Amino acid sequence: MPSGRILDASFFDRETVAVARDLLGKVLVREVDGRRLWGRLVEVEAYLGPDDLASHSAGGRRSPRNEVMYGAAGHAYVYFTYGMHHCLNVTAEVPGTAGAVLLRALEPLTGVEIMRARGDQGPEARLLSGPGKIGRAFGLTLADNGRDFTRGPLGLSAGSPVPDRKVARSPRIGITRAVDLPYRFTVIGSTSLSR
DNA sequence: CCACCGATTGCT
DNA sequence: GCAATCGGTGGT
Repeated sequence: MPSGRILDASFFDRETVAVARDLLGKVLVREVDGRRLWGRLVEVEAYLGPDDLASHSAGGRRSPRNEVMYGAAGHAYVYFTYGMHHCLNVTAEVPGTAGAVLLRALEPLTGVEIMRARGDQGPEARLLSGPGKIGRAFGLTLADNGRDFTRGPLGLSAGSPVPDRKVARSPRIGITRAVDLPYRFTVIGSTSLSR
């Protein structure tokens, strides 16, 4: 059983890349139908503001879809893509400054049967091995967009810290612009990484 | 209004 | 390698 209190706003109210690094090892908590879904973060990517051409807020773009990126830190930015996937981010930085961390992969901890009920019958370690798969297994929808991670049905708890020697930093994947920026963080050796 | 495309996934 | 599937985005 993972332990640790739910992280408070001060954890997220920092530079996005630092928040991304420190999110590794944290536990994503999801309450659905009164049941708990837990997963340990093993892969994340930072998406910054105007100068990050791969970000939804590149060039200072602002729209109903990405509005949450400009709001308070520690909130959910959920977007719908490829006509079928809901991807989950955690916002960072102070209000007015865009920044978000894409949650790309987790190791399932609790609620595996419920995750499987969404249709994926693959190996347990692969149930949350990609941003689209997290959305499906956790039942995320646009109704979750804007949710506060410090209270309510979505949260992040302390889990266990991941030492630097177990963290790899590399370019982000699945993007076509700014492909060289090293904003992807993974837990070395995890069998639940994406792709 | 229209056409193109994507922070993906799973199958050939 | 490529189809699935549809809202966002930018140009006409």
